[in-house]
Amino acid sequence: MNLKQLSQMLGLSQTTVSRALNGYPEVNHETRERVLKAVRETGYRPNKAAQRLATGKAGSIGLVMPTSPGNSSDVHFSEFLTGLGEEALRHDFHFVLTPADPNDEVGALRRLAASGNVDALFVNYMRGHDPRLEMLKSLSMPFLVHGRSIGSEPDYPFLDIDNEAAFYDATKLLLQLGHRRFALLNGPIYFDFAIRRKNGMDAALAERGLALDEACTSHTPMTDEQGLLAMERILQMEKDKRPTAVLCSSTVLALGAVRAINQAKLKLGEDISMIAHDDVLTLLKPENFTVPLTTTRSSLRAAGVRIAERLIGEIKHTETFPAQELWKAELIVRASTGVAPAD
Amino acid sequence: MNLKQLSQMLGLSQTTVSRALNGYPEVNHETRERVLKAVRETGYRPNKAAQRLATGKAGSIGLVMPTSPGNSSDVHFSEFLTGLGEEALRHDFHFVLTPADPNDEVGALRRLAASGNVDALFVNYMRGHDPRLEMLKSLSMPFLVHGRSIGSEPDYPFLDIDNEAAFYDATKLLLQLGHRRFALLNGPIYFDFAIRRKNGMDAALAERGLALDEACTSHTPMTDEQGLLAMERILQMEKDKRPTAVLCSSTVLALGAVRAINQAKLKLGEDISMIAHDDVLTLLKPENFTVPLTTTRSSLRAAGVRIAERLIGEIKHTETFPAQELWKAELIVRASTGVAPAD
DNA sequence: CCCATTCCTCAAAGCGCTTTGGCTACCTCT
DNA sequence: AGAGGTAGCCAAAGCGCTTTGAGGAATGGG
Repeated sequence: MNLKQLSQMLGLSQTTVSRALNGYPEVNHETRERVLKAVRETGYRPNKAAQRLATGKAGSIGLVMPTSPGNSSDVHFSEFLTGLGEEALRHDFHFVLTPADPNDEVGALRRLAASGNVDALFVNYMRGHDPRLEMLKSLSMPFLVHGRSIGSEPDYPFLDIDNEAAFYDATKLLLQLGHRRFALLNGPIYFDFAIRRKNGMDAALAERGLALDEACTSHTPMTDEQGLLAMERILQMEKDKRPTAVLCSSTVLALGAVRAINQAKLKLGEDISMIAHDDVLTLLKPENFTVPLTTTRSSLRAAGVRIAERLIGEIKHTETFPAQELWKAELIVRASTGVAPAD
Repeated sequence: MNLKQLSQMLGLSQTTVSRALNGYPEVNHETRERVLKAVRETGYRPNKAAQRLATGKAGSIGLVMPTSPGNSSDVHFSEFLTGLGEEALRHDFHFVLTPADPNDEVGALRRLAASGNVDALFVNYMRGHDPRLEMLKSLSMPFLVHGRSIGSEPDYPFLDIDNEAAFYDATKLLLQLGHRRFALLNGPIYFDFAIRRKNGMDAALAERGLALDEACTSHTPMTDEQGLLAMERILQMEKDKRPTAVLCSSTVLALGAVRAINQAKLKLGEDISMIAHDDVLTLLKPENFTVPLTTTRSSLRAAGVRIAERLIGEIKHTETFPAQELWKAELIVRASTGVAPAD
């Protein structure tokens, strides 16, 4: 069933039917009703490809899914995706997911844009000096960045959380509790968020004349396995050199780290304090840890919702949003942080 | 830059350029080279919408992403998606993701199919008597099911693992180790895999004249939180009534369950044995548990790869595959299973 | 009563691609 | 030399929709 058949059935022209369907004002109310009724009865659905060809609008937003045989699926990514989906659902939008080798994200992005399959692009997993920014700016297509790219002019639309502030505040709290030796389990250092979190931590330490020991810093993919390994390594240090406070860039890393701490027969919140960044993963709630985790919290899913909202609004030209948003993370204190142990 | 411009530039007809691009034989080798060179230089990319309109092929496969404000993002889903993506990447395919309220998956599927945006459909999270099957069969579009639907005629193409056998074997092992009181932490009972796993377990128990106690069975979403709660509840039973062997439908459930066991000061693999089904989640490796977990293993990601392979092959009409595949899960014994404790 | 106005409807021109069905050379064979 | 092939190219007809520009039928004003 296509427009032509439908309009013949109704004894109307394609124009009128099309207008009736798309809410144009110059259609008689009665006629419109008749059309809508026929649509319901026949189950007619406009062909999207034709619609897109005619309008240039695709009704979908494109994103690149970083994937390759060696690459891990990421809980953080899917949490975020859920948020995007939630909002897209309300507007009858969908996503076009292009899987791409992480080494060819620029190319994947370009292909996606050129394919005519999408109206807007979205990127995340930003890196310092991210080459995708130039490419996006050169494209005449709306886009939105989740995160930022340190080292690049911040003249692009983004949504990010204030990573510096989050880790600055967390470090400050631990300093106030008397901690002087710190460790950081961070994500890969080429990611912007990892850089900023470290910066925030460094800044707070520097205020007290302290600095992060290289041996107590790890930059790894954010899996529990890496958390376990990194923490085990750190715990092998002599007791009086060993950090008493640990910051984790993800509750997933914390999961492994806590296991290492348990295995070393240390008590979380007493012998060693920990603050992790909580993306509010459905899978992993910091309050469910045996010793509930103190966290800096900011929902990835909420970010997804907001990003979809902005992108869709832009495509439909219905709303204008602030180009750049910086969300504050909340510092939520639970039992994993305590006063520094006496030496 | 479109076909018309490109062909004018080359002094050729659109037909010839199109044919040159799509590998038709009736184009002079020299001419084809000339065209390809021009394409490289101009960066021409055919408009997908037009291509689709003309051919009816979209170069993408559709899937419904179950999502709603209350619904959790699922690690299992994203692990699977990674596999799909991995394979799709090799064929320059992409996915169209339609987020859908779980209560309206049939509708979402229909819309997706009718949208003309996809060449093939894929569904998972199968339920008993799944209503989507009828809908899929009525559509004249290739589709593939991950899982099966108990209660429906198995006359549709699927890829599934042998859930009955997996849990039958696991139960059998525990019986051989002397266990007589069992618990099951399962996924929601409306899911086909959950039904089958329970059936497999029931069958093994029945052979010994045993039956699963209702009080020791839980059907919940597969999160660590639910695992924790369910296990806590079970551990409150009197010691001589309490199960000594637990089967979990996911390592994620096991994660919570193990925490409950630890909190109860019980020793995994001694006081209580556990076997979990392992989807080979990157996040959660059973060998990394403090007490490594005995598992029935089958990679979700591998399933994703295979499904993409079949679907794409079908769209391209290049290969034919067996319509139905049933994979065996491996039973891998680690430290979480031990001889039943003396009463 | 005629012209302007408003309301509704329509025919037709794209959108950028693929594909059908020719058409022209140029060979090859008998 | 003429019939029959074949290689290489092209014009034009769609694919199903939106949108432009125009026209017919009511309505109202002078």
